[in-house]
Amino acid sequence: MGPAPVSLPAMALPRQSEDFPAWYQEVVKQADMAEPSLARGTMVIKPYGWAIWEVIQRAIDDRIKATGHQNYYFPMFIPAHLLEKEKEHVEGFAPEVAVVTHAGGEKLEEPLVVRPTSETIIWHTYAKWIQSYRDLPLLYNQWANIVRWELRPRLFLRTTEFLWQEGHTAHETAEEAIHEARKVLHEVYLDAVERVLAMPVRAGRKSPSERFAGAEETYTMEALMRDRKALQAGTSHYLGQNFAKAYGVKFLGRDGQEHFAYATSWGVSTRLIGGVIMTHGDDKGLRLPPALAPIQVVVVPIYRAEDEKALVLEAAAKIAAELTPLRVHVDDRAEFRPGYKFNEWELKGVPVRIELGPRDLDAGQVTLARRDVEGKQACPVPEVTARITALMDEVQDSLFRQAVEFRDAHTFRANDYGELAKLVDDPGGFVVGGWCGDAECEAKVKADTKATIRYLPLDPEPAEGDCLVCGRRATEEAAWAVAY
RNA sequence: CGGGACGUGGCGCAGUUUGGUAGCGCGCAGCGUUCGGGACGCUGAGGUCGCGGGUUCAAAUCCCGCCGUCCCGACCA
Repeated sequence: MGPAPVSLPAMALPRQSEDFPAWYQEVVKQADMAEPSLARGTMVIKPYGWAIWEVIQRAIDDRIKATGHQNYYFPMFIPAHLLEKEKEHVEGFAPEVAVVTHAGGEKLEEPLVVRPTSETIIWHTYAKWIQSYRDLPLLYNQWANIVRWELRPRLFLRTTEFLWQEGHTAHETAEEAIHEARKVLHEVYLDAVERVLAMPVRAGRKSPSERFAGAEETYTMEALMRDRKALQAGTSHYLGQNFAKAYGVKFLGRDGQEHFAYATSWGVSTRLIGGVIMTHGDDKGLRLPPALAPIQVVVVPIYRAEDEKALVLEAAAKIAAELTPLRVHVDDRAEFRPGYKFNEWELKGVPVRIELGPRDLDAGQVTLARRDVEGKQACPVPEVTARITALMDEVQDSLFRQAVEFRDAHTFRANDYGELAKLVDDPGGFVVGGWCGDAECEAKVKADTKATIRYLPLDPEPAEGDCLVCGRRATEEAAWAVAY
């Protein structure tokens, strides 16, 4: 639970450095983003959390469309037998699948699986949609909820039901599909996450053991949280012909021959919200980058007597109006004093605060406070719009830079196994070093240290050193970390 | 799903050892004074003590069973 001093109001947060999980839970709760719901592992996303998700959705969706994809929607129930056609896929997902066995007051003839992901039903359907190379590529995406039974849920990071988008594309050639998977990783995910969420990520490939069940190659973007644990922020898969073969998706090619289609799938989820919290948050609570913040600027009016109140509120309304189209909120609640409001908006991560009181009015200025750095500054009223507009970019850049510096300061090179084991634990972070490609070496690291390979180079270069684990020739460099 | 801890007004807790009137802080409602970094006073509302069974004149308290939450492990976006 952390210290939670009795003398302070209930809002006081545990310190990040003392109890990071408790800090995270309290931020989610006190910033009013989400709360656990009745069924184990499920959550209610509250309006403030949902507003953040809407901005994320917009950022991702715009880029999905800009890269030539269309949205559609598939049902959440999948006949159980469909799931079983792709062997690795079903084995990978079996432990976390929820199955509906009864409905309409009777036992179902065939159980229905609640989708843990939609490859099966989608590729079953694609078999009907694809006849010729002229039907390709298929570039589609859906926004959906999915269910993966979770034994140890955490709000946003790991819940039994979660929201995401899943893209499912079909292609004529392997090269084209691989290109698609990489393109989405960079032009949709990496771009949105770094530019909007200000969350720095490293793009790479997953090792075979960390691959999506049924994929030939899984591309990932990995972020580093402030407790020095890695977070898989999004994945994009090259599925080869595995699903086409399992579901009979054949087309007549340019050569007059039948071919199986090549597939990709890719997704990001509400987990990104957890990533934002743990990338930027500090001991005062959330810190949101302006591009993501539902409220970009909050105006806190300060007044004593009624006549003062009228003047201040009028000035506040005028400033707010001039800041359009920025997302501005004037906090004119009478039941709280200014100091309380400062703390509350800092907890909720609003990037810029304008304080406006009698002293400011007299001086023809407002007082500005940025969430990304300490301190306040005065700003003459005529310059407010220009200054705030500039601050949106400044705070956005500043939060991204702080996160990059933290990440880079916690990325290490290990020269031997002892260093690897030491560094992933203390201080923690990404630890890079040679790997021979053997799953046994990977498993040994996990057993010894809890760290897993988070990413491998997108385009491996000829290895120079030896495998950190077994000493044999390394085939490529791996980045290890303890992960969420 | 295994090991451990814990379930008492909305939140955080005391009370359980030794059975007997449910209590504190925060929050909430009304009124008043306040208002530049988490205000204060007065008044008030709110609890089948996780659920079910048992022991007893009497159970938050003792016994049995179940459910849930959190932490640690195996699985995961």
